[in-house]
Amino acid sequence: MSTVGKAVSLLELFTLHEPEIGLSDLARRAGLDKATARRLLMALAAHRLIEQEPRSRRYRLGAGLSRLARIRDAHFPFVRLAAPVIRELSLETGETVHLSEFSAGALLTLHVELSTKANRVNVDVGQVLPLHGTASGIAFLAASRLEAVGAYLEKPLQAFTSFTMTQPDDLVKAIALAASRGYSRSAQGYEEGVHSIGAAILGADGQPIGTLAVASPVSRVDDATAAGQGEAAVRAARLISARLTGEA
Amino acid sequence: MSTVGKAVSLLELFTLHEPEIGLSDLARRAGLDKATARRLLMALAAHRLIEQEPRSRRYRLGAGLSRLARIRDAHFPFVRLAAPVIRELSLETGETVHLSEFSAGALLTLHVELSTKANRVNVDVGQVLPLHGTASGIAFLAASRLEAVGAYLEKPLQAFTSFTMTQPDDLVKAIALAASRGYSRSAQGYEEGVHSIGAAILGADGQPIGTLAVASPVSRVDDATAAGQGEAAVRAARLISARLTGEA
DNA sequence: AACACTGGTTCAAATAATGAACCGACTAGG
DNA sequence: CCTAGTCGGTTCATTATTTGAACCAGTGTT
Repeated sequence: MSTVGKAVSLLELFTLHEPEIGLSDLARRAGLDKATARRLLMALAAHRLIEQEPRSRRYRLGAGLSRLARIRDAHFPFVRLAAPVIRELSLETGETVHLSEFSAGALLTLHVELSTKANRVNVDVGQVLPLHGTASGIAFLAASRLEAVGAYLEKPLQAFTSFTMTQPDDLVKAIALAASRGYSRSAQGYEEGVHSIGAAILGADGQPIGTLAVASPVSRVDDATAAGQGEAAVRAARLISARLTGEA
Repeated sequence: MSTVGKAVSLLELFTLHEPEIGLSDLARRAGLDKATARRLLMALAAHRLIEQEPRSRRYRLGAGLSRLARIRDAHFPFVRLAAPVIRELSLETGETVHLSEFSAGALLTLHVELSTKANRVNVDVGQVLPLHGTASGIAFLAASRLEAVGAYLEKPLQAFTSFTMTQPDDLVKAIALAASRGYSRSAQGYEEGVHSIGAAILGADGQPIGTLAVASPVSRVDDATAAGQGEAAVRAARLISARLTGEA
């Protein structure tokens, strides 16, 4: 792996649950020597992508990331525009709703509004979702150009649960259904016990750039509920698309 | 410079005004060979810190940055908590107000609320402010431990305008005045024609972590106005500090 | 047609990254 | 009090990665 890749993989060790990590721990988890890890951390710290807590000497993500992210967001205000709509949809459905952006062949979770119910689906910001096996992914593929779908189905499809669709034919049918309805439905394709309704968000050129999804415990969703969530998800996705392209 | 440093310096070429840049341009400005720049960009793109617009082939900051920044913000919700207070202060004073975080010996501008007046001070997110020469910096030093101030004054102080304080003695006096008043005042120390009032924001341990500043055209500020801005700035800074430490 | 750009690629040469061994400081257990 | 096992951090000969001049192919301009 390139040196830069190693440095970035250090950044990626930090999560919502573990926002501060010590040197030895970082090196171990990244599979790097302690000396190497430290040199990389110093290089990142020089540009403020990493900070070191002076007391504990542990490392954490730096302010430079906030700065770069703000530059990106100003140019491409996906999360900023979508967040209130996601929140509204979460309140309306009473379920967890998450927003993802397409990046490098997968969907990257950028924002989550959790259900207030005790029995709810938890999704983490930063989670990477595959296109097959999640409602978000099916919705994304259904809004993509045919050639993009074909290219994706060329590659082998990993099974995440016993319910994951791994046959291209099955996937094509699910995509067609999602395309005709405007939203996708998927149960337990990525994680056991999770039911999801997905809808694609389109950019200015009509191509999909991301998705939103309503995620519920399977036990709470019947066909009528799913249909209701689908309608609401489509409305929310269209609203975000419109705001992105300046139509609202 | 380390390879990692070069890669990050590529990221830093993107600004609010120029969020997409082509390969040759990037290489030229970073002082790198085209081949080197491209290899670094590919490494960054593999981790989604950079994206390439498929049509124009130009590069832009990637979604991975938004993701990392959200992880950081969740752990350290400085901007999220401060932004509404900054906005309120901007509306109250009618002037541009900006928020900075201390990082690696300087203040990094994280958030800005611009004055709605035609004649206003413009500050950019991402701008790095020196501790001497800005009201923010003086306020920060006034809230810092004496040893930290001493260490900073050891180093030579660069002059940015003919008004910049470069003598440690002058700076000590300004710091003492700011400490007694609770806010700092500085005119044209960093940029000609700009008057600023700064106040420090404190973390849970009582140490300063950043500042806010009210920036106006010098022509609009007399002593009474400055005093009013000072009181308002101190109130806002205290409110942010309190929210950060969970006291509100 | 010639020119000046662009993004992208190649491979021998030069440079930067690497990691085992080391340090001093700290903590837990005996 | 001692030992063992951590921790963060440093050193420097060895090694592997990075580097960049020269090279495509494509796209406008003159």
